[in-house]
Amino acid sequence: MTVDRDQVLRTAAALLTRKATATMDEVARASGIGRATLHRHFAGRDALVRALEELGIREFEAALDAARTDEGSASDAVRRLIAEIEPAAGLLAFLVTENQLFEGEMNEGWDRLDSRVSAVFQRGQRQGEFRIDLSPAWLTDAFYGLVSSGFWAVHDGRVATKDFQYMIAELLLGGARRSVEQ
Amino acid sequence: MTVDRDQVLRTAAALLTRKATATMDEVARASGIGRATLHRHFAGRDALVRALEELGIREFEAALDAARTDEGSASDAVRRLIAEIEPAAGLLAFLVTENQLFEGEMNEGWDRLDSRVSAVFQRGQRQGEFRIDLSPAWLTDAFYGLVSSGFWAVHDGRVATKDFQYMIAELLLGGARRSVEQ
DNA sequence: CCCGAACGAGACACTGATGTCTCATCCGAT
DNA sequence: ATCGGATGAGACATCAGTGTCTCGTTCGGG
Repeated sequence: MTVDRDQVLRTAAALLTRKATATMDEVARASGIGRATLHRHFAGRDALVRALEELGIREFEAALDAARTDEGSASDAVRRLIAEIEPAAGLLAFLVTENQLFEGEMNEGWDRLDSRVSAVFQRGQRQGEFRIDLSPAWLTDAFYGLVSSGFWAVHDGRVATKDFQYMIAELLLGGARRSVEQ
Repeated sequence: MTVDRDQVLRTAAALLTRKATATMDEVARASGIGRATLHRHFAGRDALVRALEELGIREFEAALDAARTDEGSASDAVRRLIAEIEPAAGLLAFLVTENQLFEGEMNEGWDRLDSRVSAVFQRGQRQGEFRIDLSPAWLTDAFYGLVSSGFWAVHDGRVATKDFQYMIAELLLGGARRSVEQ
């Protein structure tokens, strides 16, 4: 009988990713619970979004762990990261835009994640694998942007699901890697 | 005494780009006009957003014209396009997220713009300048995503304004161009 | 200079979403 | 079987935003 809080969060994430303006009532109905119950678990809309943020951070952190970004070449690390992040791409896209709009008060967990992503690009630069004229901060932003774009491209049918990882990885790595022009 | 409708639109664009949930009252005050006057020019919030959309389409189209995307190498065409789009990057970022959220009912003008951007990438592929395993549709989406990411990166101080064009162009073209790995 | 159109300020009703509350019901543990 | 905690449904007040209106003022063209 007890509501599965995490399941509610995942349903809310799926809904809010597609429709950021969904009401609490819509979120509740999508999760198959009453609005009152939703309020019992999340004090309000802000609390829900904050919980969503924590879920996103948890999943992103898990993806970083699973991708073992310290091992092998930086390119392969980026490829593994893209693969691991794919299931959470929608949530990430939602949170990225959410964070862009509300200046200031953002969860500190993002800093840690930014650092870990940035570290991969730094490592690639240090080891001579990536070009050094594109800053790790920019490559990190670009990574978020491309994952979001990739999610929407797949969501709207402009890119096949099976191509998600390849398209992002090739574009990002093609731009980041040192290479000799043809 | 008469309100400069286009100036109001530009102010609204600047505000809504930073805070998408700004109220009509905030938009009016930002433009230095009364809320009633704002309503006299734009029937409602929807009308305002639609007018903003048309402004964005006009500016984007003007950027495409100014970039002369048919001339020279496709790479240079992309570079010129990025340079021309820079002043409207914020508005574009706003409209891109706006369009992603509201499925369906989107201004048909976007199709024409998408086609023109996509055509540049197609030309690059046809002329052997760009790799063919990344679809023009994806490169177009990635272009929007990178311009948006670039805008926010500059806006939040993670990338210097002067690097905006270079960072986007190098990443996008590095990923799109055919090249021999080091 | 004067008249009219456009404006700003504010009042007003209306709507949609929110947050809180009650109460009947249901399910699980004991 | 029973008891208690959790739930769903719905009522309710509240609030923010919207759209409309009026009225006094201001500016600019004739």
